[in-house]
Amino acid sequence: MNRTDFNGNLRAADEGKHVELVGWVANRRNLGSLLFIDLRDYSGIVQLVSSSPDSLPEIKNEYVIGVKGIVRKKEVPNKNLATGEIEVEITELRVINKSMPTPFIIADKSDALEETRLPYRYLDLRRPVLLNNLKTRAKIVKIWHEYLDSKGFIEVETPILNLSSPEGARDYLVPSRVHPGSFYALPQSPQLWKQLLMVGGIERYYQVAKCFRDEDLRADRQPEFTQLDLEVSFMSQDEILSLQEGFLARIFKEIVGYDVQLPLRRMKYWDAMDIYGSDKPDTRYGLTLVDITEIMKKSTFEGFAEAKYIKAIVVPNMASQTSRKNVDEVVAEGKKFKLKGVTALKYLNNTLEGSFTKFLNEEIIAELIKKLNLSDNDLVLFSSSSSRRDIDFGLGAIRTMYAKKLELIKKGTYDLLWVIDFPMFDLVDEEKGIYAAEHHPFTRPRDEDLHLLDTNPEEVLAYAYDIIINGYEAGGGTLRIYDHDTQWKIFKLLGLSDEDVERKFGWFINAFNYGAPPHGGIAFGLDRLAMILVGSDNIKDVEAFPKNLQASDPMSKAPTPVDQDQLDVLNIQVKQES
RNA sequence: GGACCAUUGGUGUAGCGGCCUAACAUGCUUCCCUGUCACGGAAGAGACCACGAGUUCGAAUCUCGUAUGGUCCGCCA
Repeated sequence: MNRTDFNGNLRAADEGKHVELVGWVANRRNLGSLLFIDLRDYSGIVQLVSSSPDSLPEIKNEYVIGVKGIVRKKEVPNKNLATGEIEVEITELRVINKSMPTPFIIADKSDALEETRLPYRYLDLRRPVLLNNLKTRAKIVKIWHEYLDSKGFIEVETPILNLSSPEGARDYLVPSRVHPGSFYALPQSPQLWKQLLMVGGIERYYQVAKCFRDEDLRADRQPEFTQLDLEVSFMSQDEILSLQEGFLARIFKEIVGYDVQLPLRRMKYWDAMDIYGSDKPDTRYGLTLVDITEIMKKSTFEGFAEAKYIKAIVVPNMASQTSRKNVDEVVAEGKKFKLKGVTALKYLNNTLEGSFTKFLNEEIIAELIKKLNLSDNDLVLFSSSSSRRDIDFGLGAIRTMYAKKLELIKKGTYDLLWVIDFPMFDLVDEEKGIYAAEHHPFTRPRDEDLHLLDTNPEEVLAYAYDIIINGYEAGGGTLRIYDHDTQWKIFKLLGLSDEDVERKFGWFINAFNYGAPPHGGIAFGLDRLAMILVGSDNIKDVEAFPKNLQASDPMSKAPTPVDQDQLDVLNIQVKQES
């Protein structure tokens, strides 16, 4: 069989053409002495027809077959198929390989659960939707290459076997045979290498970088994933952002036909938190957070004594249809984010209703109505906390919950923005004064905030930026510290001892003593970009062979115990479970 | 480490104390059908209702435990 065409490419213009096709039997419709076969290959599906099915060998679904035939125009086209105007009249058909009945139906509309599909991922991949997802993913990577090549960037591969530095995510470790008892770590990101490339004068580096993090999984998080990684010297933050906007505009235009308005909006971290209760806000819908601390402090409610922050969100037109059970759901969502309680008030017939109103006098109620700009049938949800972070994240989660519940987000719409001006640090232990890096410890503090490093580290903002798309953190980056002493100081603030810094990062920051250029970069999560562009909310839909939530591969069953021989060579002893 | 939800023929679901000798759809097998494209029609096979204890006269159904899976919190510098 000499394939002449791909099935999905045949059109009316091919009428009369003698073709040889191969592919999988997607479906058969047998009308007695007339047989239709949907033949699928990676380009699509074309209908085959035979008026003498008895002369053909036995054909079942998912058989691999080859056919010779003639393209014929159909009298009644099938509008659901790209090849719907034509069909191929079979003159010869050969079974190339048989198939057992598949454990689930191979079609986009397959209703099989992920649990059923993953052990047969190779069958799942035959579903056109999954194939298209992988095509989209490949297209993003192709544009990434083209775009950065056109800007003079060069691709450099960085090591997979690295020094372990368990700050941040947990490392995947790889035992060394040559050095018994010693371990490499798989890269969580190429961070240090790309910075050293800058010191090495490469100036413009990029990579499609596989990264590994041994942390628990989520619908949008896999233990191994791919970053579109980039680092550049002598560019300002604005230059880096606008460089990347060019890339984003291209992938959105070429893949989903969406014109991204440039430059993208830039939202300050604290504004995002205050208004949307998130550092990765989806701004396609409202339900914004409103600060009502001043007003509520005047209430007689004793529970507000320790509350530093009291904020509310208004859900329009939901008051009358909100039940006690609905409110309980909201309270439960708030609890996940450490909110002790969330209270509901209903604005009905120009009256604010709810048991909480007993703590409010008329003046306060009037102020609330004005501040929240209430309309009839509005539902008000509010909470209080002594922590700015808790109140924002808590109400932010409730905001997201209502957006999903009320289906406020239109499919196929996009929302891109930068969140900038992140704080350098997050105070994790107030008593001991221990800070954690909000982005990572190589992030450069803003010049105008440097003087606060010694006195008020929590107020220091950084040259850090995240690209937020539809409420997902699709990428992020920073300008980096390129000065030895500043980097040392940051490590100390993060609670590392001199010895720690020297041992873990000495080899790295020593490079800054030899003329390190100002530099910065960014990394996009390829998986998340692909996920957003194909309109999925599950990262498994855009990876060929994903792991399940237990971080195992349901098909190969990895990870598994290994033979004692293998362990002996590595000088490893596995602890017996007690 | 924690919370919640789910587990019923190959697949996806319904049934939620007795009408269950478990229903529906689809897939599979056999037969009929020359214009289907989610083809249609007829017949048939296929399930110890995840596992283990318990409650009850009686359990797919209620309770507890275990396992598996999913979603989330923690975690992801």
